[in-house]
Amino acid sequence: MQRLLSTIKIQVNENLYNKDPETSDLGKKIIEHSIILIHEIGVEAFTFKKLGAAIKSNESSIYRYFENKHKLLLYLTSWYWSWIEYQLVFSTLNVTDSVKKIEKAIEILTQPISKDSTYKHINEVLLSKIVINEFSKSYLTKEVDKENKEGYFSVFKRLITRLQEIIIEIDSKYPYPLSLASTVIEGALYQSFLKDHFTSITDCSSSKEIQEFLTHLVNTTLKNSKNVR
Amino acid sequence: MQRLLSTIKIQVNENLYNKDPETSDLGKKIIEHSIILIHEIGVEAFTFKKLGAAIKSNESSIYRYFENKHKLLLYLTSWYWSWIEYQLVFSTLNVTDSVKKIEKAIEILTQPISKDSTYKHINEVLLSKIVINEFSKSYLTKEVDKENKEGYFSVFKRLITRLQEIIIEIDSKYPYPLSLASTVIEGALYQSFLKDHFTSITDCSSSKEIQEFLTHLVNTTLKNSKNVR
Amino acid sequence: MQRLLSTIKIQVNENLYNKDPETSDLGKKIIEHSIILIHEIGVEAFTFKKLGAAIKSNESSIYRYFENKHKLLLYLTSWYWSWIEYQLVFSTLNVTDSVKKIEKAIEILTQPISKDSTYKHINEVLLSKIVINEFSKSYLTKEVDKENKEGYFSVFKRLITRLQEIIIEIDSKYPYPLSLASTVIEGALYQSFLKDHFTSITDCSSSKEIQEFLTHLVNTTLKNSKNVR
Amino acid sequence: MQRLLSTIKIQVNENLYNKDPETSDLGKKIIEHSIILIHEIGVEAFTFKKLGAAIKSNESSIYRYFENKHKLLLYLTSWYWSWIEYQLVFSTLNVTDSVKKIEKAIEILTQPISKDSTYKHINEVLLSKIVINEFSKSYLTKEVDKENKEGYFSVFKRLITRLQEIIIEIDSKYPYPLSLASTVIEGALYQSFLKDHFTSITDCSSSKEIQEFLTHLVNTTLKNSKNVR
DNA sequence: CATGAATGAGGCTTCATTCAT
DNA sequence: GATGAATGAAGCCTCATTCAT
Repeated sequence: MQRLLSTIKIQVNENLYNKDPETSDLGKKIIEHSIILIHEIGVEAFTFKKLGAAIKSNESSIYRYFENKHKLLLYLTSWYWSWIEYQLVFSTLNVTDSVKKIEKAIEILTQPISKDSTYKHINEVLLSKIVINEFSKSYLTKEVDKENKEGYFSVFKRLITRLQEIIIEIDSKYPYPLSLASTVIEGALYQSFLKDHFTSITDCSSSKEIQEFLTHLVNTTLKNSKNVR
Repeated sequence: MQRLLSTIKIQVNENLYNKDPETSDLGKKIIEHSIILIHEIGVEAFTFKKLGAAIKSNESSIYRYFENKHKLLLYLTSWYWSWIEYQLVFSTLNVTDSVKKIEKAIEILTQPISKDSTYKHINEVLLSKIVINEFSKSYLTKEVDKENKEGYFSVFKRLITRLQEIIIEIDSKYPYPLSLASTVIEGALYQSFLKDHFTSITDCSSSKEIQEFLTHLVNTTLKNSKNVR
Repeated sequence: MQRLLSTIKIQVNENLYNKDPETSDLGKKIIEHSIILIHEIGVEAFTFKKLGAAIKSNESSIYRYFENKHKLLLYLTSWYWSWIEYQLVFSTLNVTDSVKKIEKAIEILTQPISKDSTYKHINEVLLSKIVINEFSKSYLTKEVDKENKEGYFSVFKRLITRLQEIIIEIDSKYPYPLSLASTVIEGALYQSFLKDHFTSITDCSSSKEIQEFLTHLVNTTLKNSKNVR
Repeated sequence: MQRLLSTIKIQVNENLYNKDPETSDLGKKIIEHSIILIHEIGVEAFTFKKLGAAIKSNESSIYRYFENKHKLLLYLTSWYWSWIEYQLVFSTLNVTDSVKKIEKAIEILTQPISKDSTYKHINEVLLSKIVINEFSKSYLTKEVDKENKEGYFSVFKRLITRLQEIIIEIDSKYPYPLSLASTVIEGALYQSFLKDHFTSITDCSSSKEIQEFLTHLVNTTLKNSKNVR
């Protein structure tokens, strides 16, 4: 397990930053306060100038770490998905029942996460909210194909692949394991947003219900996939 | 039917515009070219100045119709969802089998739409691509609650409600008809985006497959919902 | 003559500006004060911000007229050469002796010019100094070939062609009429600069002497070109 | 000759640098790559940051050698003129005929120079192109008089003086030996630029023709100067 | 009603430079 | 002596918007 854990340590594509923010105090401060500030005002209103003010440093210092705010957002979300992946792998390690595994996975994807004391400067709670509100903006761009080629989304894609693997374990005949996996992850974010802002088009008023909705969705779909097609 | 059709005529919340673009040539030109331009360069890069240049008119003229580009985007997406709703209602009018109905609905939501000659200045094909790429940005904002209260998203929410109604017809016991409905609509957009940009995390390489994936998902979920919970 | 004069009216390549500065008061103010300011602080230190301050207007207003300061400099120098061309054509109109013509031309190119009251907002005296100090920077760039193709230097090149024509009239056998013409114009600027800043490498301490030096150079060269080659 | 050679050894005003770049490997690397980089992107775009990246060193290291990029440019051009002066003195050493001398001088000023293996880190070919494109920018500044007093241009001025001396040898009555000398040097640079970028205003399409044009110019001017004035 | 002109504010970015090691 | 980190200032430019006609 030692080996496994080390291989899934939080890692972010190194082209996302100019200088690794983990390697200095200023870098960590940038991460810490960018999370707070983006959560507070949203990516659109977020600027390096405001961040500079928040950390009492000049905006130009931030450019030493990140090329622009888009790259910073990609860094934050990559970090988040990597961290989620870690949780997922760790908590399904000794689970042999694949159904249990997927249920555990959905739990991790939907249940309120709690501060991980390992990363002092990262508030995972706020970060998860940023992911809900801003992640899709990070790929709904004209540059998505180029950035995808650069590997900026590889952590996220690997996470979906992990879900897919569990789905296949449950039902190797199910024809859409990847699409189901991506639907579950996107659904977790989407229903969470609806719960907070569009209550009239979701049945979920708590994260628990989101978990149950998605669990039910996956279980019924997989249990009976053979009967339908 | 006359009555029904008229009630679902393409209508957009009138607070979304200052002056109804349908009432003048300039207004129609604004709509026509905003669709072309947003499709071409994306909402981020889209500005009234560029739109003004495209329609060979001064940017200030556009302000007479729309307060800002966000409102314009909301107008366009509202129009789109209203138009989709029209398609949906019209094509399920005489269908009595609820399963057939939901399948028809999913078909409309996923299959490539074709130019509707009724609306000369609106290119529905481009507009559907804009919805895929930009719709989520229209609500993932800090103003979402305020704008929701203003009714800017009511068309979209009504569409989900219509889906929900069909779902309930199929299985009145299913506990998440709204969440399933919203998942289907969001899933249609999301899988379509993945098909074009992230092929490694979807099984769908054509709109047909998206349709099949979602149909399968809904059918299995509803057919066996009783057995699971 | 009427026709001729109208054909040589001060004209500047219209791709050099976004909006013709001659068509508005603000435009004229921009021209007027850019001349004063560039003369005062040099192009390097000159910015639209400073110009904006000088005309008590926002720098963004200036962008309506000129894309950037480089284009503005090109506009000013083009205007200058066009104006010089006008002087040259006008003052050699009825001169039949070609030698007299070239001498007149050199006089115009070297003698202190005086304010032309036709153009109220343009200080030709300052402008001529700008040309001496900054003109070469306008073409010693990496973009020179592209900009040359765009016709940004056509006025200047036409002026040299006019000189060349006179040179050919004097000595149709002289093998380097274009190079001599360009040498005379560049020499007029260069010696004028040396006279003010590098007195140890010029014999000219007045514009009169520059005129004499160049007149002598051209006359000896052309009178005896046959004997040398 | 030993003495003469040593007096004209490549020497650059020592106020142009903080630390003599010839005294260290890093210094030589700075010179080497600044030539390559300025040639490639031009002085305007050239920065110490980019140079730092090119030599894989921090920009702050460069400040140890040069105060700013302007001083570095002055260093490079001074070096070049000193090197040219060396060529000139060396190749006219035993020439007694003054006309031959001036012709030799013009040859050196116009003919493509070739790599001098004595200075491993200096690419004289690129440097000569830099001189053509950037030298005039080094003195067309607001600080020219101050810098001239500091002796930053003394090498260049001495070179012109050397030309002047030959001119006087040919025709001691010629009234503008300095101006002719400066015209020849500036003309060599200018016609070379025109040959590459403004072919329509020069008769020279090769360096050979530039040499011939200038030789012809000087010869006719001096041979017949008495007849004209 | 439509438009052209003007503008203030602010975003993004880079530069040149200094400080600390 | 060489380097890496940090920074303040400023440049350039565009946006969104208002005003006057």
